[in-house]
Amino acid sequence: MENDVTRQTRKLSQLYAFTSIQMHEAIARKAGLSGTDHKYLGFLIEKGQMTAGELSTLTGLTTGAVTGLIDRFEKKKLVKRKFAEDDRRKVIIEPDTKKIMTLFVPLYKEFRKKSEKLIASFSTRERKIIETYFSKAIEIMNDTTSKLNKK
Amino acid sequence: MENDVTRQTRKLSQLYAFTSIQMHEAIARKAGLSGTDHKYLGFLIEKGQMTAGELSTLTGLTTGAVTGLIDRFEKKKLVKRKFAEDDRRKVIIEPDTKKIMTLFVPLYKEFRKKSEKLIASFSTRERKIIETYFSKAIEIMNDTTSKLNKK
DNA sequence: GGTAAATATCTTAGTTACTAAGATAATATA
DNA sequence: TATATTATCTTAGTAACTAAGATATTTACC
Repeated sequence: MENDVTRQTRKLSQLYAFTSIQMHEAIARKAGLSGTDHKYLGFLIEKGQMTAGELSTLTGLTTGAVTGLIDRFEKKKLVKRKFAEDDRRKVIIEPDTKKIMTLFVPLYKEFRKKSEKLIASFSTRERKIIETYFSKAIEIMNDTTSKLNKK
Repeated sequence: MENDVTRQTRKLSQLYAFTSIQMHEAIARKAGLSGTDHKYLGFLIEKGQMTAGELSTLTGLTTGAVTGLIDRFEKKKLVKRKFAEDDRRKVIIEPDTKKIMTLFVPLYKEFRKKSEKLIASFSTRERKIIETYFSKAIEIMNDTTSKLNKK
């Protein structure tokens, strides 16, 4: 059975995830994108560039939906399409990192500064504890997700 | 300037939020709901019951969208509509907690067990550190969100 | 080398959930 | 009582999705 202390931590971690979504959606809206588009643009920034097919696999969207996604980004000049040299069927999506940064950095700036300050307020040992919790919780969630998607 | 250690913690907390969304969407899909519907159903469970208008304010959806939302829940027999005694214009949405639990508990069961075990693996002092991080991070995010929505 | 199969992306038709604006019904106010 | 306000619903139009099929390129086989 779950005791009160465990429950409190669990509830707080739930609220953390939820609050994070709300913030990301607010940032996206402010940048003229939907929450999902913001999320997927993050993938591109993270990876640098990828093909339309890779983005489809990564996002779980159909290839048709990915075509639309890239169209929206391209119209805003946030990415460029180019054919792969080695296989001209493939479409490489190249994010304009500079342009994207210019769009988002002002919106994230204050948040990032405060976050860094918060993290810095913990000792190395304390940060280690927080990181351990995050790592293990992520593992559990990924496990749950992949089991659900399989069955 | 951000150092590597800070960066690592920040990245991990980002990944945590992202992974959490993925899991919630997987659970929702499995229950035959969309990710957003799952989220909003959570509001209802949390609060017990509320009027359509309150749900509209809480979710930020238009009243028309809320009508559709309730229709979808009602069709699945997850909630019931009834008029408020004191003001018959108001529609009270009453969640069938039992039915909703029956739907979601099996999907969450293993995750919850593992989460509780993880939380229990930390000492009271360690849990306190994790909770402090969460609380303060939530505050920062809420601050950012409300500022963005205001401007 | 030429033909068939496979692959990567795009297009089209149909669906779902949203918004904006206005309709309906109940309540509050003058 | 008549009018204004409020709470929800309805309607018309839009955006982003899926499924299925079209198009273009590459790979495999004889």
